Amino acid sequence: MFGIIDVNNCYASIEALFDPRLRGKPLVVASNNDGCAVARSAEAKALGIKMTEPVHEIRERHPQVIIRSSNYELYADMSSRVMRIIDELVPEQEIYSIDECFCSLRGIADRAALALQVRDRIRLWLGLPVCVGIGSSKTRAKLSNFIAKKRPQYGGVFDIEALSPDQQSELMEGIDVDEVWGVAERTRTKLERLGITNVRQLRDADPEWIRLHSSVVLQRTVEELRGRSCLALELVPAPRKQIVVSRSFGKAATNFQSMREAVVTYASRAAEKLRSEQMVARYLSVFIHTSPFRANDAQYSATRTIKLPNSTNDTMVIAAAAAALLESTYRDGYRYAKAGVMMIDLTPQAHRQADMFESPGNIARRAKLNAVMDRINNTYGRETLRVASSGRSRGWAMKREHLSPRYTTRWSDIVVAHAR
DNA sequence: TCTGGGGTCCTAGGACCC
DNA sequence: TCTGGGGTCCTAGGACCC
Repeated sequence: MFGIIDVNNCYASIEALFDPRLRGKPLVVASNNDGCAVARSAEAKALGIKMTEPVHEIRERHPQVIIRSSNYELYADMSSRVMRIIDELVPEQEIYSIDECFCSLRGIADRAALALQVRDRIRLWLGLPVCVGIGSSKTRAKLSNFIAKKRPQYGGVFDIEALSPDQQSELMEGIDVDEVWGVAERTRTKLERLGITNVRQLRDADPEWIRLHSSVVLQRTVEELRGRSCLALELVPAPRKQIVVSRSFGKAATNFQSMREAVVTYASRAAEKLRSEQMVARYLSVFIHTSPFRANDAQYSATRTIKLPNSTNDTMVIAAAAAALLESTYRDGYRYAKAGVMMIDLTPQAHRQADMFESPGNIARRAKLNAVMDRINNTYGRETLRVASSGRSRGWAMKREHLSPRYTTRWSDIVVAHAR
């Protein structure tokens, strides 16, 4: 038996938690670059504002909506507090994303009571609203969570297994198929052609037939909807397979110099991430592209990958390789919107294969240099020390014009309460 | 002016091996 | 006259999640 616990309108709820003026107002949290909506308060949802809707369109249509830039430092800190509270109450926990976790409810006599306890404690200790869904598979738990959110009369907790088979069928019949975990736009369209539009129809479809017309992934979803659990709780996070650092630019980049600054900056960040996870990478990819939304602009996109001479997490090596890759990728005369760096084929640093042509002394010195850089940047802030080719102009840097303070992670931003 | 970032898994087809 | 079969690995593209 599984539970899924998630924070309602997570980023919007956190923003409103620290700034009470936002409560009860339509609030949208924007993606990086203040580009599109990634979270909405209940009031913003009621206005019909959709996920990933462009911020400039929201402003035009609903001038009263309050916009906040996303503040991941704040959200990540609040997330870890939520996860800690849950961990103390449930037997086993799988952190699934920044705002949700699965847990095992096997052997719990009164599941609903435990779920309510989790909900109440997070509300009381942190001031954040959560919903809990319960089901015999992860997919059914997710469906319960959807009901818990949609129907406030259940008090934020719903357990589909507490219903009779007939009640379950009736409930599922009233839910669109694309509310199922793993079914999005494309699959919904495909299923529609097969005559499947609600959850009950998907559950009752023949899994083999589904595999023939779609994929084993959807077949598994059908099995899960039927209550045969195919996706286990993952208590140990699987080792990561790749690291990506990419950003859209605040304004279009139109020359090689800007692009190189951006790519070197992202490559440095990727190397830092590798080191923080004690991993090394064998392959490096660089990609750049223009904006597909600017129909009148000439379009260009390209990716280049190289195998590094040795698996590495050395900033200087990775930055230089990324800059070299960019040279073979870059074409003049385009308005570039985005660039990114991917580290691929990751292995633990401890297993790194030595190269007979490398000087051991040199390797040790470089490791020391990178470690010093990490220590300085951890103490004095990101990019205090960085490679020179990452540049100073930063015309491409992302926009965050409505950023809230880092209330819980910076001394200077801490909230002060005044007695009256 | 303005449309996110980071990740996973699956599938199909080609290259290559024995 | 007659030109294999089974396996792996890699890549690109698609779909999905939050």
